[in-house]
Amino acid sequence: MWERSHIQKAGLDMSHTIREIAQLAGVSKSTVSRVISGKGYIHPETRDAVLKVIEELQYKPNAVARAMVSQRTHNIGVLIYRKEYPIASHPFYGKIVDAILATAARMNYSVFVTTDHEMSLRSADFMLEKRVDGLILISRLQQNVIDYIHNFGIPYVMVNGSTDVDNVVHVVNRDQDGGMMAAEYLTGLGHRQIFVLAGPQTHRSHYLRLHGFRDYLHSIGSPLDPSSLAYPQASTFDQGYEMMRQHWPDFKAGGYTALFATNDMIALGAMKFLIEQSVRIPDQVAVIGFDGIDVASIYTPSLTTIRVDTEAMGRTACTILDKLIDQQPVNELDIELVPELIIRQST
Amino acid sequence: MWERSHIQKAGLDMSHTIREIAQLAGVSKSTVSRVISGKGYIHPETRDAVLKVIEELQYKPNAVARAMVSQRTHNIGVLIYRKEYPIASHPFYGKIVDAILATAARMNYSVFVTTDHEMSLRSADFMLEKRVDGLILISRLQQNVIDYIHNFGIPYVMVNGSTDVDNVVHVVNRDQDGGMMAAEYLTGLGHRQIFVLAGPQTHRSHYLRLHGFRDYLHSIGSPLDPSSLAYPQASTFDQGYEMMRQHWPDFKAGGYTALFATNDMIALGAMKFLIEQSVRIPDQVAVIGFDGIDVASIYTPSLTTIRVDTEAMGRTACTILDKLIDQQPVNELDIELVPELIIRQST
DNA sequence: TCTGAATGTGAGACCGTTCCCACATTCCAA
DNA sequence: TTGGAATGTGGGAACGGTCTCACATTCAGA
Repeated sequence: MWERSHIQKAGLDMSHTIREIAQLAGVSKSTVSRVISGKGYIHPETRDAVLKVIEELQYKPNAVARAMVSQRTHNIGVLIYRKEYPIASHPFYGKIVDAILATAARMNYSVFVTTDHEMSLRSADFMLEKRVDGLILISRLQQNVIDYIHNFGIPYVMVNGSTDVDNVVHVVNRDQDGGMMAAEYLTGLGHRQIFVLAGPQTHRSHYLRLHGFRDYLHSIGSPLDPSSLAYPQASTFDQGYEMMRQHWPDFKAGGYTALFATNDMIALGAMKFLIEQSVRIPDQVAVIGFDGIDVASIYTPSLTTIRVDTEAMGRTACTILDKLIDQQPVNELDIELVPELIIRQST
Repeated sequence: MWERSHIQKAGLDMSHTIREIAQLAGVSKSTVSRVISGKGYIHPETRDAVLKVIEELQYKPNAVARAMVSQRTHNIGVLIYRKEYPIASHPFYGKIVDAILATAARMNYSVFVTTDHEMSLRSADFMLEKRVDGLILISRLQQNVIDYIHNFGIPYVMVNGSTDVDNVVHVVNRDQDGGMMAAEYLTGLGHRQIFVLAGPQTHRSHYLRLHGFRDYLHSIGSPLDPSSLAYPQASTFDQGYEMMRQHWPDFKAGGYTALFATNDMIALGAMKFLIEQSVRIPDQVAVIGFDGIDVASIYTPSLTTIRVDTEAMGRTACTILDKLIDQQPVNELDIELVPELIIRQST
């Protein structure tokens, strides 16, 4: 019972070193190194002998030692700042992380994922001390954190962040275009009385989405009235629900036939309230969101939305970061991804 | 335009070494090391002088070099095997990852997160070569992968995996108890005609949940009829929907008043179908799921469920792994977490 | 037969830390 | 006064690889 705790040590344990391999194969460690790296001349027989020992001892090169001399860890870090949700399970950012994970693995990078609610410099410090080859910063980090990382002189890419930092690669969604697409679609269906729930305007995405939407309405001569606009304090389900609840009297009185929310969570929250009021969606009110998170597709009714290409976001960020790490020139600093209208049951 | 790609190199760059600090402070590197580690005697004035240089140069100790000599990387790896979803955005496993991330950060570990769909040995190899201090294996990994890791002699903890591996720490949910809780609750509401959608019985969780449920019904003299049971091929929303659709005629004919699914996704899928058939939930049919994923709480109607304590899972796994790494004895090999009944609109 | 290139191998410095050991100085109690 | 502990500092050997250089051997062409 007591000893059980030690059982894990029973494994063959002890990872071998290149020196041991050399000794057993009767060659120098330089030769073993050559066999492993595949560069330099080496006699086929010697290679086989070495390979055999490696196989027998299940030798795994020590990436730490390797990093020490090569000054490359082949590790990258992902830093996310989120208050509402922890990172991984975040319906939107989680997707980006997944894409990064998949792409990084293909490029032989390991990925440190870091979550930081206080957004102290601590998590950045962590990554920096670990000497990651590069960093992917997701969402809107505080300026001092960005400066801190920038000063350290490590390559980094920003995903879905605000663009007020210069000379840095940004991967973003064409949010303004997305807003216009939503407006074009709704008006195309004949809707003119549209209510809008716009998330925090300090967030680049929400700001641009609203403006794209508004600009389009304006351009077709049917401008958005300020009274048709409400601002949830946070881009959450609860806030969407709450805002819809608060504006319900005006909503009914206003004769609105459609609702646009600057993200899916808000849209879903609002939709839940509408359903509870026995509003028939989309017959009485059509609803469209933005983001294209998984939940939107399984909700009842499933939510029409402007889907952001999170897979491309993660993948692109990775690819570019790899280039930066390799000191290759990147010809574009602002990568803008094109969103897609996904029509579902709610419209 | 062209040079912009090089701008990132403009940072102060160049991380300094302990030797540089020593030189500038006019002391030996041993002394600097002492200042940083805080052990050994050191004159206050010397300390201040060194600290000043460190501050000025923004020196950050190189964790790679440190790991090299201390044989401890202070990195841990998280390995997940999932076919259906990528890991991070997985509604259930993502939560566990989040808890691990938070706990690990508190314990000064950095976390490598790895996703592997083919579940080759490759991702395990990756972690092993990086010399992580320990590994957390989530979900049911293939035996050869576990053996591989076990043989390497590195500490590891299994979360939500099958228990057929001996002498290894397992963190699991009391799934059987959860199944009983669901049955007790539904029957307590007066339901007797209950339909069950049980996910793949090769999965420990789904198997145990079904058995707990069935056992309870049996114990109160109202055993589950085999015709009241359907097995979705996968524990997904789509499969839940599809299975419900297929069994709809029987369902109507059987006079069922309640539905139990062995996870939330299946329950939600089934619920969507029911709603589309204008079935009133919970009036005509009560629905209960299992897992306690976020979506369940925001769905309309929100889903009653047996919530697994994913936070505790991740936290416990981390805490125990830390002990194993530290060679501390752990007195329990099987950590079983108690699930909780969350009552919502669907029942 | 000679010569220079091609092939094959090993010695040893180095990457940036930690830590043990040696040594110097101060201090206090006998 | 003196010796041993306490305090303070530096030298240098690891850690496990990579990579440059030197050197040995083989081989082909003149």
